[in-house]
Amino acid sequence: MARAGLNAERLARAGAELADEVGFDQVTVSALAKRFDVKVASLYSHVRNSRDLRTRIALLSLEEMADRAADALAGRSGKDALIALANVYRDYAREHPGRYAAAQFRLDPETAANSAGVQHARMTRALLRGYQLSEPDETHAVRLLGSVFHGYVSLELGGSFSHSAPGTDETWTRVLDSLDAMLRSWPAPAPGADPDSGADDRTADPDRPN
Amino acid sequence: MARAGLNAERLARAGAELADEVGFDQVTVSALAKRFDVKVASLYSHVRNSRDLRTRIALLSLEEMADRAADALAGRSGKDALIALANVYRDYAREHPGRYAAAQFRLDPETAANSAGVQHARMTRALLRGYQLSEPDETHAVRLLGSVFHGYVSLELGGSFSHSAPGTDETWTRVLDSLDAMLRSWPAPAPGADPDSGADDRTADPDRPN
DNA sequence: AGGATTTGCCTAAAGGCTTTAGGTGATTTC
DNA sequence: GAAATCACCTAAAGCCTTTAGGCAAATCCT
Repeated sequence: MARAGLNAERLARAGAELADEVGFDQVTVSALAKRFDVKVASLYSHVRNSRDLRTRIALLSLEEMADRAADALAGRSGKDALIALANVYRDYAREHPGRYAAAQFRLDPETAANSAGVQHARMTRALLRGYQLSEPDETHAVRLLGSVFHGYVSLELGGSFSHSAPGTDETWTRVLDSLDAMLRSWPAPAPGADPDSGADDRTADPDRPN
Repeated sequence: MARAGLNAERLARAGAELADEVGFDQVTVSALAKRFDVKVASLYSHVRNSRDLRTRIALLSLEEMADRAADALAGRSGKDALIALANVYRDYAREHPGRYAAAQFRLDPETAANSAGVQHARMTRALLRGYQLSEPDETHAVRLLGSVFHGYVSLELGGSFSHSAPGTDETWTRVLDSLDAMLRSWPAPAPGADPDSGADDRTADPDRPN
């Protein structure tokens, strides 16, 4: 019997393709085995279990997105950088909906800490340096950007914005305009807010999650 | 044999509880049957299939959230209303993570059109009336708010913001401040943007999705 | 080269979830 | 109270996951 030449890497890659075709939650060890024309049990030599497979697909997707993000940010700053980064996520999700869904897969903390997920946070922080926020405002802004990017992309992908005018491209442009304006004139904390709430962040670890 | 008194309504309710306990994607016809101490096949008299069950849980959750939203908006306007509505989603997600996940379940278009989902869009639009945007800007803003609410809540729920200072409550407050400021000074379209892209919205149907 | 080891894929089997078909007794209806 | 309906059950088939154990191909050693 000729061997199929499987390994965890190839399985993850094929799993990612499968996810884009049938949806991440339809990615199954069985389906993947069929795709390689191999018996199901064979995959279990390369992948611990179904969750392990999904995790690898998630990590792969996070890395791909991080690579794209790094490319997009290179040589750009300010609003240009904001738009470029935002489009990385939106375009990735539209080109690879299954992978994008995979990237949302809840990893256990240790795996997450070693994933490309931390790069994403770092790059968002780098982008924000162009807006000259100081801590803890930069952290707030990282979270805001993450929320808008993820929220917009997943709602758009889920079809929540379809069948209604105006087109989503226009909204996207306007949303990014607004974000840029917001960041340029980042509001002071509302009067009455506790100025010392949260930890002192001036010596914060730049590698920490968003 | 005594009867358990099942019906679709009770199953959906119990399914929602189960979702909050074990996660929406662990909600299974089997698990639900165990919970009622009844054989699995019995549930199929009340619910068409697994997807039908999930759909009912999703609809239930959307309704519960819509009810809370309506209560929260009553008698409020402007920033107060914005904060109240935003907190409805965040609080609901924290109290009922499984239901919140259920509310994200992709419904088929017809079901979605008859769900409480349209109320959510309508309420957001109502809230925005306080900011005096005109179409198509109001639609852009509906989408922006949806994105931020959903994005923030799901990232926070997914743990993306944990293990890092400052606390998420503070970020949330600052994000809402920013949104309010943004809406009050909604920027004009960027120069060069096509002023006529998208349909003419001045006569748009107020019931349309976001 | 040729034997030993490792590696890659297979068969077999058990357990779980989904879904359909058909049965039986409890409940409702007239 | 008999008929019809309803609520739950048993049985069974299909698909997915996961583990155990086997055989042959590839690789490693002398």
